[in-house]
Amino acid sequence: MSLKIYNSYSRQKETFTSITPGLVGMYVCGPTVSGESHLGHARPYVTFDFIYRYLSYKGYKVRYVRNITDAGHFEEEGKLAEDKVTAKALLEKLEPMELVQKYTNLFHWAMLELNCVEPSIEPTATGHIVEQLNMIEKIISEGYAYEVNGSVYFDVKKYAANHDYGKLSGRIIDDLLETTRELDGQEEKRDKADFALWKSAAPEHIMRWKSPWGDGYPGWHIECSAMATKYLGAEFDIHGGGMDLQFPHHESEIAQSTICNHHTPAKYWIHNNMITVNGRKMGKSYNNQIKLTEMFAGTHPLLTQAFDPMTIRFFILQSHYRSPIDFSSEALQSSEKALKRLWEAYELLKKITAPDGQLATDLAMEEKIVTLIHGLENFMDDDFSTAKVLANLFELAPIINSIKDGHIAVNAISANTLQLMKESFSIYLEDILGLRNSASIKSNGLNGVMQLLIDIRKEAKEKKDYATSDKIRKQLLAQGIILKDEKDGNMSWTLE
RNA sequence: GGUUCUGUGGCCGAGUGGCUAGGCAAAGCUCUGCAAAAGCUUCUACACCGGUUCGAAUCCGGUCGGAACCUCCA
Repeated sequence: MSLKIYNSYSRQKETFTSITPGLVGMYVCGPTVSGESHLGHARPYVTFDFIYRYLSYKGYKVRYVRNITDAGHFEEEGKLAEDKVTAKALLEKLEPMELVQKYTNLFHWAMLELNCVEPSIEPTATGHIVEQLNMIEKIISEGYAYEVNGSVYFDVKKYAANHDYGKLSGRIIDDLLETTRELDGQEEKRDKADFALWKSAAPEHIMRWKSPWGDGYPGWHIECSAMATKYLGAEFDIHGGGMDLQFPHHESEIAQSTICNHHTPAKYWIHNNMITVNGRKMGKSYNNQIKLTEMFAGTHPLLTQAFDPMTIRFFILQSHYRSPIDFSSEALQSSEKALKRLWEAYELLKKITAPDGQLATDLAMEEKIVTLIHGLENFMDDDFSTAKVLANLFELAPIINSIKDGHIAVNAISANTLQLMKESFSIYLEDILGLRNSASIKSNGLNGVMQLLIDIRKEAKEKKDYATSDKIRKQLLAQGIILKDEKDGNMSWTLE
């Protein structure tokens, strides 16, 4: 079956074919590193991570470009003629680049925690001022931008006359809300729909670069156009980002790139939905963000406990990337338990063995398993339905547990099917969905000590010295280690 | 006001017109020195009103909620 992707540009699911066979170019809008990443930021990066992983699994060599926005853009369209990064820097008494570095490092740390594969190229906006200037000059020479008082604006009206401005977002220029607020620089524009390509910098502005129109800094949208073009070409396969970027950011990107390169930039536009808190988008404007550092440490009033990064990743994977997810501490707790159940089944599965060439004695069971496994690829192919992939893995869990407990005989299924199950868990859970067993990583160093305690407890049990055996179990529980007696007299343990 | 979405059982959430998604929680049973885990079973819902259809959670129209965007945003 072939991969189908919902293309925001056409508003329908399309069969994915890459422009160059075997290769995929993917650009994803990265973070603005003027502050700490919050839970909302985790969603696009986890989403495009499993998209990247799945495309790789399908055999594509993917060039994944994700930018770092380290050049400030206007806080309120230049209301104070200072950019975001600079404003915060003054507040914190830091150099702008020091601030940018700090939050970039934190972002990278969070991405590692969430087990996101590093992009192939991570270009910074400040490192591509030249490319942005070149692009602006090209747009001016094509006649689609004009300079006023050292700033350059894109002429949306002119573009819209012979291009489909608003196709991506469904916007009609004349229907855009009239802004009541007096915005600085607004009177410079020929039309309210025009957007800035270059802004003239006031003298107190720290981040500034020389340009043919005087000292200034780039507009909000041009960096993505410039960097995507530089690393992926005039036309590339996938452009991704949050739904909230559709307008005006992506719409403007399309306009700029189309004029410059005489080609619409991306073939497929993929947009992930938002994470909400009490039904409202998590975002700066609502003052309801939970930082990732707070999530992992449990230090936020809305949290009842700390949450492992993998719990957060799983929480995101449990719903489709185009649906909103509402955050709550309970929902995360539910995810935590669910994920644990899945890992335990997977760990058991690894230990089940069957002789080579074993044939199935329960053909119905055999067929059920094979059907569930074949569903995995079909679900991923259907616009990355990670929730359904997980549902099928969960349906395999009781089968695995039953084999372990002896409710289902080991020879009920064939050796080939057992092998297929093992491979599928490894590929889907770990390689594609990008989950990893945090508990087993943490517990590796304890193996020897635990084996000793288990041996002592076994001896106690054999002598029916339940006081000792209960004491060991109880004390371990106090240390966050759960000890389980199994049917065959063996014991297993997991971290709480 | 406009554009784009959306409304599913106690909670979270998949759902391509007919076939119980899944998870969490709850209850009962089995296993067990006790416990935990596990297995089995139960809880079967689609905002409202019309329409199309043999058949609608799914398609169409309307009503009422909710969200995102139109301003920095993942």
